Amino acid sequence: MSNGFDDIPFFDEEEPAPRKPAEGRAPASAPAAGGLGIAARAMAARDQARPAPDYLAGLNPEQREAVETLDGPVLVLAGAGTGKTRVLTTRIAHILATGRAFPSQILAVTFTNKAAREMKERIGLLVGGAVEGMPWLGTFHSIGVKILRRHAEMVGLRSDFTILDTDDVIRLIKQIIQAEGIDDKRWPAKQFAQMIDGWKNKGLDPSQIPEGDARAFANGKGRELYAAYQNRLKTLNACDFGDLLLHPIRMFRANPDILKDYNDRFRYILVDEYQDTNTAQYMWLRLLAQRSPPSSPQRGPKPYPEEARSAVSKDEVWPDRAGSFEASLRSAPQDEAPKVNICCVGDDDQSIYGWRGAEVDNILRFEKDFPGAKVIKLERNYRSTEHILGAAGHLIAHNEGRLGKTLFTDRVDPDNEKVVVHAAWDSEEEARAVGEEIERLQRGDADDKKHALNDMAILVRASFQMREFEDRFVTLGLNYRVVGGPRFYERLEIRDAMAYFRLVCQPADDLAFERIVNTPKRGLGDTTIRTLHDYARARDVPMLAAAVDLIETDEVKPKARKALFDVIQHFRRWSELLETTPHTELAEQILEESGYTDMWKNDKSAEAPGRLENLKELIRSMEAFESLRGFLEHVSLVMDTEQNADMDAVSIMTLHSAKGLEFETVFLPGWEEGLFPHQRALDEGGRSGLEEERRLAYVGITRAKRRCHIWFVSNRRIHGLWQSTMPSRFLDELPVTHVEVAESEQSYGGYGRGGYGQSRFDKADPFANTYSTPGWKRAQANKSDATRDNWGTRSGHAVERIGYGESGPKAKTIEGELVAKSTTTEPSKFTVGDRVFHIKFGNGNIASIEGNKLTINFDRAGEKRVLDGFVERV
DNA sequence: TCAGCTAGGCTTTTT
DNA sequence: GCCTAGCTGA
Repeated sequence: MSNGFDDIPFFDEEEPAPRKPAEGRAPASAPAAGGLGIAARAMAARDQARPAPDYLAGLNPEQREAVETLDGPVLVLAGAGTGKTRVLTTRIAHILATGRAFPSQILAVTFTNKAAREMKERIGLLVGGAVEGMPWLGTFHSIGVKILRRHAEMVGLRSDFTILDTDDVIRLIKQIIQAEGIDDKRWPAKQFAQMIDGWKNKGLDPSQIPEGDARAFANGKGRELYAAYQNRLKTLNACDFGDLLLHPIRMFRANPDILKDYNDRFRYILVDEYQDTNTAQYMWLRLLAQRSPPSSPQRGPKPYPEEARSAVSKDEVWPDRAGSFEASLRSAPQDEAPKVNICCVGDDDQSIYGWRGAEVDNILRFEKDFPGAKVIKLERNYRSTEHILGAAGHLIAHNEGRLGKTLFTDRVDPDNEKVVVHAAWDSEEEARAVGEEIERLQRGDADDKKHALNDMAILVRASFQMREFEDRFVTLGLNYRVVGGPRFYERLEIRDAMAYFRLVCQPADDLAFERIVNTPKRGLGDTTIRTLHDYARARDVPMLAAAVDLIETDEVKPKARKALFDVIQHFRRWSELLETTPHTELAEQILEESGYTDMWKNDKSAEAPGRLENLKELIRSMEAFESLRGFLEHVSLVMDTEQNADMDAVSIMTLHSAKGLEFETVFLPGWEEGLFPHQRALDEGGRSGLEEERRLAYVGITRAKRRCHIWFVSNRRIHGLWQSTMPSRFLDELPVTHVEVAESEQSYGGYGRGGYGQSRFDKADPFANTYSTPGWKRAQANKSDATRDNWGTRSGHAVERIGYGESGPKAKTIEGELVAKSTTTEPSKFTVGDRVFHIKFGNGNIASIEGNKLTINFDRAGEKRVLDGFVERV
């Protein structure tokens, strides 16, 4: 496995930075012989002045340029499926192979842990063990923590600070709101948490937030509350996610010498998904990308002027755009001008996180920010067929604010299928039809090829859409996997257990203390907690410390005092064991001795065994870590868990979580006005909201390699009410040449009209074969009297309602049909409590019955809803 | 202290 | 329509 890279000396954290290795020479001695790794051969090849190292072979000219342009800023605009990750990883390999930097001198940032993991793996394939020497490859947040742990004291924290997740943050804010005597009903903590998040995404301290924002919450108390929150975090020795970026930014600004260390260290910076960066991330990157000329150290980055810090707009908050950074570039003599070797990769057409603070502007403005930047477009697509690219390209061309790329492929696909648009009566039929299509592909009826379920995905706009598919697949016995969704670490029992661990490691963690002090029940009710809380707040000490004090007094009742005493004793002992006992053992011990596992063992509810199982899983997953602390850090930053990829299953996920993935066949249900584009995106985002929705549609289509099926329904139940819906305007934006409408090869007139009015999909005609039912026609009639303005939002009544809760002849008949479709009115042949067998889930007991739908607690599979036809009594 | 009820919310989501 | 948080009465 020796390939030359394994020998690269790592840049040790504690050692001074090594000099830049001599130009063109690898930092390691080239392997004498037998180095069969790609990189080793590449280096050998280079030494013999052969044209190009192997790892560069197979790149197209643009990709190759993106890999080889190592000096100066580079922006790679990489369209969907154009080999973006390949460019990033090969570029890193190239930097290492040419000896430009040590692995530890490369900063490579991604957004998600998944992306970081993938990058690491792929670099590993190219370069072998050297990837292990890349401590600065990770997410913005994980690198942020790493920096912050080293310099925590500079921002008033200790290096063992806790990272709070969203849930903790909300509880904390709630306490603060209540402490200020503000009505937490009228001013929900959740909302304020989102506001703070928004400010932090923009890089704003309490002093910097716009006056309007500050006034908007709690009768003008927004600013005070934000400041109070930050204070509280400091006392708790804690950080929220935003702080992981903001604290380093603050610290760098206040300490140019520390910043300079990092500037000198990072010879190459690579950023993935640049279109998703928010302002704070942008500031962070710009700071790290600064270069001070080595010859004149006094010209290094200057501390930020005070007035700039209180400014609000990005330009002002970011003084070095016009200040030291660019000035230093310009002022240095040309030949010794320090180049910023930053390479950002992204796709403006795939920017779909504007709603959480991402600034597409960052990518659109790259050339201005980094003068002399080289912009490379990757437009050759290796993923999809011509029809899919054609459809996606035509759709996205409706957006105005874009840099403009057109994807192409020159591969000829023998079964080049058009994108297919299907109509269904309602969401249930949609799920049924998608299920049928999946089974058809699986069996091989469609093209004599049996398709794996792993190659298929259903991508929805909103997660409530998933349910219908799950229900359907359960009854079909079709394997599926929900990607995203509720996560392991968010489960109640896991959070409780984690709270115990956190408190052992960090006794100042009041949120953890409050969470578990009375779990399991110890008779420490509200009164005791309040006393503790007041005492702690008054003296500014952690609650655990307050408890230690208070058990000496008679402020708490004898019973509670005893209970508290026991809790304190436990934690004292566990803390002592922290250094001596293996962490998995200790963790188990904590859960046992605290009575937490017993609590679930004694719990007779259906989910208790599952929870115990999860706790075991938690302990098992700790084995991979060195210490309890290491594990806690991992959990707070890496909230995802690996799904078992062994099973052949259809993936169901949101369009957002599908970004970066690809599937042979993609199903895109729910293309209806109001759902997709989502009404709220239109209401709150206006034109840019619509464009973001369109990019989302573009992301969806471009996930498909060969087959893309789009669906829309005429009736959908939203918030429990049946609503008649109109086909999405995006359907009209698909080009006729690349799209066909299911069940109807012949014309569907009305295409090519200007403006936005009646959709070509409004006509019953194209679906005459299947949809000539009275119900379908009535739905068409219903739709036609809704009018829309230019935005497609309806004027007058927001949505026409049919069915439940409404009266009128139209509604009634339609309701009748829907009811007839979904459930039989005949009484079920089963009764609650019956023991039944299901071919896929095995044995279970019927928990409840609604019409022909049974809710069954399966012994193995847990609770599922199935149709009665699929089970039999045992 | 807990079951049981009611009111409110309900797009996307990483870290 | 359905889930969850929070309140209330036993």
